Amino acid sequence: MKPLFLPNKRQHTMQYIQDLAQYEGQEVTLKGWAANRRTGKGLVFLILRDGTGFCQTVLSQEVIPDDRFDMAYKLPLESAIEVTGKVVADDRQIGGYEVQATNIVLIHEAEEYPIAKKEHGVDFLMDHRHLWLRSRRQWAIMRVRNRLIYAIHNFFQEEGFVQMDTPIFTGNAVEGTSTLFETDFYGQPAYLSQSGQLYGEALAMALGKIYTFGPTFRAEKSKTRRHLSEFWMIEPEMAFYDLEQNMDLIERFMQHIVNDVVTHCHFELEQLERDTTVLKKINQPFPRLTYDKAVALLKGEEDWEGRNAIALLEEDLKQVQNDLAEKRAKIEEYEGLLAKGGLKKGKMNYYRATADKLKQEVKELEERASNIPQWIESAKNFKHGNDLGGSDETVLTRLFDCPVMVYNWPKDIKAFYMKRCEDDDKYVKGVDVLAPEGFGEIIGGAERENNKALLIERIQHEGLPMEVFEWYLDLRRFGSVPHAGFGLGLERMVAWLCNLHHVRETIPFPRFYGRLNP
RNA sequence: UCCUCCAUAGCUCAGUUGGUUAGAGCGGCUGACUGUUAAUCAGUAGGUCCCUGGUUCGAGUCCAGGUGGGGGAGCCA
Repeated sequence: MKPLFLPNKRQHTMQYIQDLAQYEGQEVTLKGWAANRRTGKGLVFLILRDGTGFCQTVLSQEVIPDDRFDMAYKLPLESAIEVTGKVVADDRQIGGYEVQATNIVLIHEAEEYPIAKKEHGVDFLMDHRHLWLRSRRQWAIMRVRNRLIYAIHNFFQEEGFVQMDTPIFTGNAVEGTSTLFETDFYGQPAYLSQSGQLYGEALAMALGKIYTFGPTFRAEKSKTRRHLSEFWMIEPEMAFYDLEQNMDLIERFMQHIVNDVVTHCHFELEQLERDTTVLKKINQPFPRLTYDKAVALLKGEEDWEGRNAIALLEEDLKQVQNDLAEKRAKIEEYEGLLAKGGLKKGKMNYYRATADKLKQEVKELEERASNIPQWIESAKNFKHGNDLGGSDETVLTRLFDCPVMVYNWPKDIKAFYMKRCEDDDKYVKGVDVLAPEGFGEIIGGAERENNKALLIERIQHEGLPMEVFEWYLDLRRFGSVPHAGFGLGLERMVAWLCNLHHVRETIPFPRFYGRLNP
């Protein structure tokens, strides 16, 4: 009988870095690129990367023929090579193994590589995004993103959700609030979708529980660390779910995907120097606050388990100021030593590097120190009825060490399709999920208005063109049922998991205001 | 659209109240070093100080306008 799968021919001649543990003490052949190179007399340390990981290979002049050793000695970074050698365990090495080479073959000698080993500015790196993705850090982020995507599909598939796609071209700019990208659709204006939600509702009425996973477009000229013009959104929609069931699902969903990434991306998160203690605290019931309660907490009028948001921030401010004083003193100390002179070059460089690093930290702390009083002011003066701003989210989430859900929002600041609360028609059954550590809103959801008359009223009140919603109103004409759903921003989730400063690092080729290439 | 900060070597940055020939580290190149971890050490090449105009005996430095970028508001995931 023929085997179901033919053995991969390459398996006999080539191995991958991620599998090195299986080959300890044996000879392997790795194909990849030279990520870094250090030389000593008669020795070359070559960090090889092959996509699955990074590994130090050691080439000794005693073993490698002279012409090949010279080639390795001068090998430009990012040249493609094939290295054969013995796998040896070594705790000091990345991945825990190194390969003691017996042979090296050049596949392609690279030109001078533009990305240096030391730091670069954001704009330079973004211009070289196609190459930047090769770096260790970006490699780790992309692996986390991949695992997260896998975990999301896994969760919904196991729960009996059907994955369905909604159109990217849409005929009308519906929700009315955010600006959309306009394109030409055979002579008609068309807009790139800002959300698949309304279509998701139609699909839920056909398939029961569905989720979409696709690109979404917003034409806002946002220049912040939380926004992209093109991003990926996951939007589940469930027939016969109310707000509470929606929140239950969100909680289980978040717990599943965070746990999955923490267990399967241990190495990647370590590479990113991500402290995972907060991520591990995900396995607790998320606090559920009504908007009113959230506002009271934000303004410091109420405490949460003995903690006061404003008081906590005032303590943070003191801490920041202490850190600042400490770091400034250290900088002075190092600069004093440098000014004295008479130091060895190595020591001088070390002091200078340390002082530079401290200066960077001081800059960040100074920003925090000037921000916190503003945040406190803005939180104290928050006006009931407004939407939570970025700083308000930071202040509020400071009270918790896991995601927090804020529900029952004032009608006027939320979208027309949200179901109004039975006991108070000034409120709607929306829910926002705020990530801890100041990462802000990562999920927005709601129970949908299933009463046709009330929905029509809201559409008219918002001044939206009724004819566009005729098909949508059909969902309330033919078997209208309670239903709910939410939208998760993939990039914001990755940013939180990896503790990244900016969402632009969470997607291979980000698109945002001022960035269309590469 | 608004507020705010920034632009000096290939990269990251320093450059004092305006004053002679523009500075460092990394990267490149030449060499040293047999276990390096952003290796280290010695030497060497490398500049339209973003653009335009202005003030001045003199502008990287001051002023005005522009361009590009960072952060934030609004909007939201």
